[in-house]
Amino acid sequence: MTTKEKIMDVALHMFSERGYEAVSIRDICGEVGIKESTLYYHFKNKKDILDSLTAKFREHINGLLCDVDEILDEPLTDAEDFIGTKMMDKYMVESYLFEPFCNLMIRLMMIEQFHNEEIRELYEKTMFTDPYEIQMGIFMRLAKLGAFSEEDAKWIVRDYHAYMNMLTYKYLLNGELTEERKQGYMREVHEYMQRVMSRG
Amino acid sequence: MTTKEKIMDVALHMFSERGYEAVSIRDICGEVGIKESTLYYHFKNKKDILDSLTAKFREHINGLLCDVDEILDEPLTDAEDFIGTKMMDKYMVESYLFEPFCNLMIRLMMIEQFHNEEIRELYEKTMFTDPYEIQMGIFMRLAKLGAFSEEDAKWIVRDYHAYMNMLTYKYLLNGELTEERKQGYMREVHEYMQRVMSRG
DNA sequence: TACTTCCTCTAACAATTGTTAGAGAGGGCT
DNA sequence: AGCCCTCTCTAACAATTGTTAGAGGAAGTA
Repeated sequence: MTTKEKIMDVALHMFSERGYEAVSIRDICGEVGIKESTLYYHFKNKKDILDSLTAKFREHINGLLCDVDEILDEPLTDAEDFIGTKMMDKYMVESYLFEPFCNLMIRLMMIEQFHNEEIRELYEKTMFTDPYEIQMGIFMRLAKLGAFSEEDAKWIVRDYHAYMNMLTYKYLLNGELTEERKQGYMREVHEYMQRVMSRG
Repeated sequence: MTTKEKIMDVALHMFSERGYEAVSIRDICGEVGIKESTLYYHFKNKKDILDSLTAKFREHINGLLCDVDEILDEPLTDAEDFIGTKMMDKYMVESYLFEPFCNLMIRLMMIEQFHNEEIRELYEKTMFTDPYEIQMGIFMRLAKLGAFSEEDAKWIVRDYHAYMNMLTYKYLLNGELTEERKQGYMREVHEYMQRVMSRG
């Protein structure tokens, strides 16, 4: 890992735990093992570190969105398998909510959304707007398979989306990122999904 | 309004918008129109201001909880009127979420939950644990009136709770506290409630 | 009048913050 | 050898932070 990468790594860990303002340049440098002026060789600002992190996150997200779009374009198949395995588990959980870098970025955004307009927008997009749109796409597919009417689907998506937010808050917010928590999260998601499918 | 009250008022407005750390003693004093040393006559610390605010909030909340408990002990009556009017509108909305002081305190807690353990607990209690318990009480009453089974009620409460959290986030988080927003919030709550009642 | 209590002021304090100028060390190129 | 580029260091800077000592004025009481 280069010095620059090390700085970003340490900064992300600290920012996501204490918040951007509460972490000083000296905190970061102390942990990395460099002097402050060295940091300023790699980044022009304190804010530049944060910007580099959000830029990296944006790239990661864009990659994920492309993958998801491809999957949603695949021909229709058995409903439950489609939702349960491919979409939620692989992408939403493995590659996003519980993927180490994204996980820390989400925590960071949760904190900084109140202090930083740009981050508020990014958080809104990546945690609300985008997932909602994807979930809408999924449930419309399910409606086409005859699980429920398209009109019902719209309400079901809203309920589902609200419930996922609650779970995300519950499992992501505080505490370490353990395999246990991930399993607990996935179990609750599946449980909810089953209830939805038997409701329509 | 005494100087002490003025300090708390200004501090709450500033804290709830920018966060505790981002507001300096000088910011508060400048707005109130006093010198820093005067503030330290009324409060021993910067943190003492925050503590006084949370103490005041705790008292307010305790009063509300007593009122709600009394209502939940009243004999059963027509379901829809009970829920729609008395409980949600009067207490949850008028005396809590959209009551000026509580509204700012909630915003403050939303921000500070990440920087302050005590506030995290208070936020968890007043926005999740307590409301969930109250909502459970309400839906159990509705179940007794025959709207749905007690087993179904447990799931319905979870869905309802998740949905309310989403609405609260949507309507409380950013922007001013206008009558319009309040009406919008109440409309969505009623809309959801009607859906629930026609679902069981 | 003299004394006390309540409240506010002036003026500073030490600590921490983000940031910078400038020097030096090491490696590769001519 | 001499030169340049990349990276790191020492050592400071100005600004802002929370906080305090001590003086002064106004009001009420003796």
